Amino acid sequence: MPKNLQFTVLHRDSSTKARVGKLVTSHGEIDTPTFTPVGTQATVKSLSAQDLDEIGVQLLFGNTYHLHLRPGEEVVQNGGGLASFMGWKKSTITDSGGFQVFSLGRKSTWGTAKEIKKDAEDEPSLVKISDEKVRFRSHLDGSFHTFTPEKSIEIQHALGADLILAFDHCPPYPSTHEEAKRSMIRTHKWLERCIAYHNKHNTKGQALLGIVQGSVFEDLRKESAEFVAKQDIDALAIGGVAVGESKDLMRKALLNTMPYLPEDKYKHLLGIGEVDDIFDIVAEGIDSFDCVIPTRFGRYGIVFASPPVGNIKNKFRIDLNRQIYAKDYSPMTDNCACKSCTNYTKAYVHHLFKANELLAYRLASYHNVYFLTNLVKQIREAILTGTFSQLRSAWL
RNA sequence: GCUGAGUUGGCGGAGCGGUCAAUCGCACCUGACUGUAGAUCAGGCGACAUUUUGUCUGCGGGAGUUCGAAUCUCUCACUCAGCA
Repeated sequence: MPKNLQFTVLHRDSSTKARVGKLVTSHGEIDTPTFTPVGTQATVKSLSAQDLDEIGVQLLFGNTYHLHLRPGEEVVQNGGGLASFMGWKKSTITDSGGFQVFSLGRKSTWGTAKEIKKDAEDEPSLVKISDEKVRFRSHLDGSFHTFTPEKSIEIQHALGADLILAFDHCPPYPSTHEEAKRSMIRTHKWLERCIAYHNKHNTKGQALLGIVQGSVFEDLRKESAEFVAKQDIDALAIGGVAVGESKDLMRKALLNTMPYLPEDKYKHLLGIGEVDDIFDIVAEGIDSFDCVIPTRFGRYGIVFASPPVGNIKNKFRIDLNRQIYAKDYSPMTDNCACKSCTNYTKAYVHHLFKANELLAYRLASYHNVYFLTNLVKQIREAILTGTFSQLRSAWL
């Protein structure tokens, strides 16, 4: 029974579970499905809040872990809360810090899943997790800190985002069934504590989202979904995907989760943002999703483009660093209406990347965020006009 | 013209008798990246051969010394600096 936010499904696709809806927060309306760029440190890297507004972004994602360490939630709170602090007038959502427990706990946060697991075994995690709390060291200065579910919610209350996430334990991939089950049960217990604390101290009308875990295991996904579904929370989030497993396993995990969640509630999928994945998750009824990809790729010189471009493996993006773009005076993406594409050429942005000019990151990130925002807008329109499946097959 | 310094792979620049196909940057090519310790990371980068590996050609040109030279000697060419 939603209390702190209003979510209405306006239209459902006839052939998939895709749907168009409207989420209303105290900061305005959000058309769903929606893509929410990640602004970890109260900034979507290289872009201003005005850029994002201009692009049409309606929801921004911030991070409890980072903002707690720097500048501290008090600074953000005294600045009027996360949105106001960063000059953003629309809605915000904050991550709980739970994901960092997973991602900061090991030497390698990239590489193959096997390599990451090996590193984790070679060097015991600097993060110590117990059922009660998580003790970790700051990546900034090595100082010790402790998070509990209550602490995470307390910080998120101070940050003041419209939507906040329960403190969860995201197991690495691969994990054994036993490990995944343990982290799932821990996540469930933490959720109950988050709810208890939130209901007692929620003075700003923030909405709490519970998170489903369970790794890639069918029975655990179902169990977790059913557990989270019956909680007294405003909306739901699905976690533990896109952590190194194959796309196929990611899709299966989603398929093993969605049927057990209340149909009418708002559902956010954590950490997804590649073009093919977006079509797949929207088709399963996901209402919003966040991803660092547009801005990370933007800094690496990789820009999204409509097929046919790139190679078979990466047909939705090109690498502007490549020499072949040095004299290519066409826009990054044909027919893209974003400011980067209507004003600049590949050759120019290629040059900026080669020269390590700051504008490069900005132009590419702007385009990438626009590209996904616009893609999701097209998807919404297609769902409304009953052409979602056609749009999907046209892209994939 | 004299004196001195120098000429190394696309560029810069190490090496100064064997362990050198030659450190390292840059450039170039590949790959990775999905709730951001990421303007990042990993690999390749003389030619040929199927990889481990092997063969060949190589450190301005030529000639020597030596078991062995990018490294020493002579010579030629060119570049730079100072003096005329």
